Amino acid sequence: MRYWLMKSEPNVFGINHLEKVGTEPWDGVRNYQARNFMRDDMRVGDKVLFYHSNSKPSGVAGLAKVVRTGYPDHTSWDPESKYHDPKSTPETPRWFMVDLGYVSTFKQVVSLDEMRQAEDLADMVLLNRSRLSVQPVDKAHYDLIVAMGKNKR
DNA sequence: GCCAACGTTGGC
DNA sequence: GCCAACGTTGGC
Repeated sequence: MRYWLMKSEPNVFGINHLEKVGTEPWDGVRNYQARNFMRDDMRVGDKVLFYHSNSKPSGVAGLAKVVRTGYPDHTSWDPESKYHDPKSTPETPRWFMVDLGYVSTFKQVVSLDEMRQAEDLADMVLLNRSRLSVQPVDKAHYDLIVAMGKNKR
């Protein structure tokens, strides 16, 4: 069992959208490190912190889980898609995605500011390499953030 | 909307 | 293989 943090802009696709649809293919990731995590390391049942970026406030908004392991991102070879990459083809796909399932929504977002103030979270990837949109999370960090989210109820 | 951080591209 | 130019992310 591994733990992850995945970012999304809530005005594009937030935790409420995920709740509504139940399951969502995580297409459009165009960063090699993020791709490698999805393609190689994610397993069905892995737990995911669902992070709202470009938001007020930005922070973890709820929980999700991996419901399908890595498979080629078909938007990458679709010329109509905004995620089109001419170097990716069905024969040699360059980009991969997983499917995410909805788990729960925090009563209030655990904000980036709160996480920065929590000493125990200081070495989270989020707080040190902030631009990575798919990143691994330690179990202890995951558990603490879930507790912070629950304490708001 | 600004802009710093940082990942990617491509000329050499 | 270096590194300048460029594009994107994401907090503010």
